[in-house]
Amino acid sequence: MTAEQDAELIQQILAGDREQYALLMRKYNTMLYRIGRAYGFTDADTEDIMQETFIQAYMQLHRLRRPRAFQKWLATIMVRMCYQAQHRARLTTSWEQAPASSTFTPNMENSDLKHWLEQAILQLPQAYRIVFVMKELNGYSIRQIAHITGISVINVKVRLFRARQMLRQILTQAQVTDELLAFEAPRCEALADRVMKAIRGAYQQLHV
DNA sequence: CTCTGTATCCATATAAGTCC
DNA sequence: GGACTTATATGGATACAGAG
Repeated sequence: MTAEQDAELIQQILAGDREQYALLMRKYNTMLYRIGRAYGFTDADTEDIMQETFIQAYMQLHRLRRPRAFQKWLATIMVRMCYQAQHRARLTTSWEQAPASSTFTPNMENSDLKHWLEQAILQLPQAYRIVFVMKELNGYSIRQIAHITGISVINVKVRLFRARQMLRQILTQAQVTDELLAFEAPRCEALADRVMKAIRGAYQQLHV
């Protein structure tokens, strides 16, 4: 789905076809999930923040001036939500306390490899993890990351470079894949359902 | 000393303009 | 239209400075 298609969907949603929003949510669930996890939130907390983000985005959708930039806009909201959540509670998560990585075994089963790679990424300091996940897993440009996170372009570059340096020793065998830190399909559906329910509820309250 | 951010240089990719 | 050149954007890497 391209930015152009996002814009079309947004147009339909604003024209009253609210259900199209579920398509956008399914598309960007994993992207938001990765951001939430990169900020050090637990799996469950990340899901809560994603839900808030999707609802917030829906409510503000009519104010989005450039619908083609929906993805970046959504990520910006997610990052803002993460900051707010961090301020609300200084969370200490299991990730931050993740034990040192086990040694790499090339013939490891796929699921083990995935788990191991995730743990390797999660062991990066948060500042580095965020830019790394946004760049390598979510595919943002350095400029976009700078804009979304509010740090300088130069700083993004250096954090990326250092993050890669830290991971280089252990990430020689595997390519980063779409599966890494993915938001699994059943949960994606469940979250989409909850958000749509919330949106329908809010809509009904406004129009009775 | 370590960590973090900035400045700078270099390489590569892409877009735009010009010429045949 | 295709080939070539130039300008600009982007990303990678390194050196250096300041804070703690």
